[in-house]
Amino acid sequence: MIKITLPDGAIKTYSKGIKVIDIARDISEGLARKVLSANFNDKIVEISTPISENGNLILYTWNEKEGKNAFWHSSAHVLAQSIIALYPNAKLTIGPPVENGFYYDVDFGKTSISEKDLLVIEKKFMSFAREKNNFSMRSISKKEALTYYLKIKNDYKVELISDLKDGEITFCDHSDFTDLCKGGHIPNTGFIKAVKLLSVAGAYWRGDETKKQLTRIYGISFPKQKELNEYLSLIEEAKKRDHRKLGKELELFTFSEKVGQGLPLWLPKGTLLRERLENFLKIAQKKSGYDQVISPHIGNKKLYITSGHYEMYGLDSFKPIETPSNNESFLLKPMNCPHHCEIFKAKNWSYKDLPVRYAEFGTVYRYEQSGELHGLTRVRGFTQDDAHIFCMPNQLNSEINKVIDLVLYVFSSLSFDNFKVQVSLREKNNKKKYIGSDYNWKLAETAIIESVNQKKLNYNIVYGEAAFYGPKLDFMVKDALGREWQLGTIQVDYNLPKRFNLSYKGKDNKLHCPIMIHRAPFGSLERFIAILIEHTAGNFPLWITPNQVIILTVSEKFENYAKKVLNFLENHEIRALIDNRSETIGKKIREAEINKYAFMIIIGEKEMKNKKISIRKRGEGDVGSLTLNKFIKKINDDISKSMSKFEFN
RNA sequence: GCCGAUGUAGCUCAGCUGGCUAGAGCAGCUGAUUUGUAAUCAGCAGGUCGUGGGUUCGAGUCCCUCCAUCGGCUCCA
Repeated sequence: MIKITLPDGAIKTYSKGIKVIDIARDISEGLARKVLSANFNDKIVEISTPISENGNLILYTWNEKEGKNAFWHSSAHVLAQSIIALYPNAKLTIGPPVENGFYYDVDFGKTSISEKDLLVIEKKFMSFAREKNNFSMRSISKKEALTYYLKIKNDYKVELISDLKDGEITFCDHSDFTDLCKGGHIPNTGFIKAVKLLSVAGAYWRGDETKKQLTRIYGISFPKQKELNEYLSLIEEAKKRDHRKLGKELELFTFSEKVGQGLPLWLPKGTLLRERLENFLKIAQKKSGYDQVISPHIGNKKLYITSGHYEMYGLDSFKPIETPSNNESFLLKPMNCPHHCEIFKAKNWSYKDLPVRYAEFGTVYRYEQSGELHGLTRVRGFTQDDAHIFCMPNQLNSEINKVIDLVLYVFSSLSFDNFKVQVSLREKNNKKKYIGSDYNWKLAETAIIESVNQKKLNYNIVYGEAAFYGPKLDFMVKDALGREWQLGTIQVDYNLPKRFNLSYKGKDNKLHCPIMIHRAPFGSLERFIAILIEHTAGNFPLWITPNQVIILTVSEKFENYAKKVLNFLENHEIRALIDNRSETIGKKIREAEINKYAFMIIIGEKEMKNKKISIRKRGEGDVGSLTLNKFIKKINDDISKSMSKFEFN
């Protein structure tokens, strides 16, 4: 007999060799029907796996991430089966589950797969799924596994197997299809009731640009057709919040082929929104002891040679600007830090002066690969809400903590509640991509991790994401379609101050090199606003929206009263305008709703007589009439409610 | 940069297998209307069909080049 501990702490006794599915059935018939995958003693096991020792068992259904993973992992097998059935010469590589669905990377040789082909594959997929074939795992020796794939000439699998240990290799069979696989399947293919192959994309073998590009087929599958339909309509809804679409509709920004790709043009309303964000941060930064500085948009090439940026990125940047004489080279400013270093150098510093905090809304230009450009989230010219803090070692911890507070303040002010904190460190085995000593890197990493722990932030560590001069603390936020973007960033840097020979006079009357913190709560105004648009669907918080109030006249006769109302609002610093066109009130309301004005004030005969205004709130309709004074009070209340809930000092 | 898709008026789109002067709605302009909580009516104007080549008696439609955009990959100071 064996003892099985369930997640609720219950311990059950079973005969040795009992299958996971039978344990599930023992708990309840309903669970047995729903269970997709399981975890036994921290290892993913199949439903059909016999259990022969004591241990902890967790059962997963579609409701758990692990259940979905098993479902989608199994779907990838069926996709592979379908591909081989239709393209016998295709070579399979890998096919994992992802956050929303699964993919399979395939070498189709000279055949090119386009989206039209997906429908055919999809049909094949469903016909295989309906066969309800069981997934079954079997162990295989390394030699046999290699022989199998050498015979069908699949170098990719051979490469994968070569890296595996003999004795730990397993194959998974279902129907007449076999794949190298470490397990974690649903019981049979019949659980898959609906599939949608979403897209084809190129993907490099093992994520390496220098290796062969494979064809990646993305798909998603569900246990019910209805859930697929719901998923697809969710995607459609999310597309309505796309900042590129809303940016155009709400007249916030635009792009021009003539100006150049990745170079956003800010329209008046977008500029208003952006300026309010800038002012908001300027005020917070002033409170926190930052000084604003300004630096030019180009800098001498020597500056970037000193900083190390030239060596790291010089070849992938916009080409240098040459002077007509003197043969001088200038680069478009790709970041502000070297300039701020030189500003720091402009005078001598005592330890009593530190920390020094220089802030700048600095516009920078980076040559991003054309395929990487994406609306406002990835552009070639953008403005960072940058600042550099020069401090002493004993100030580092409190300075990082203060910056974390500032980032949290900014995020909470705009209701960015759902963010991930990422500690971005060096790639473990490719240190050539970075400058500076291991010792300093260690100090910088420790400082960041100490602070996130003090601030009790949940974080995960990602290797290979550090800047070349130091580790980062990044704040990641998702867009409408679930793609993750880095917004806020805090970076600890022991290297640039050295390269720039920065110093301050210490208590000991000796010169010391300061530590530098790079930080940007928004990251860039462009990306931040893009995400803000997607989160709010263009219904910006009242304190920041360009469209607070629109005054709609029932007919042109009421223009004078409307002007008085406008004047009153403007005197109370409410952003408003009048729509006095000879259109019906219905049409004016419709347009105001589409343009996402927070409040509509309707003015006609009644209002003029009663010295009141009728209020309509976006998305809520008519909310009754008020005197002007009461309206001002209400809107000001709403504005302060829309501002931060986070205490900041 | 790479793989795949897309590109028709300011916007959203129609234009079948190549065949008369390329259509619609919205927006714009002009006029009428003076309106009560999500589209008043009429008229007008607006397009070298992304660009440059090619095939053809004939190209928005087929082929190639380039450009831009979209979904991914790689990259991201």
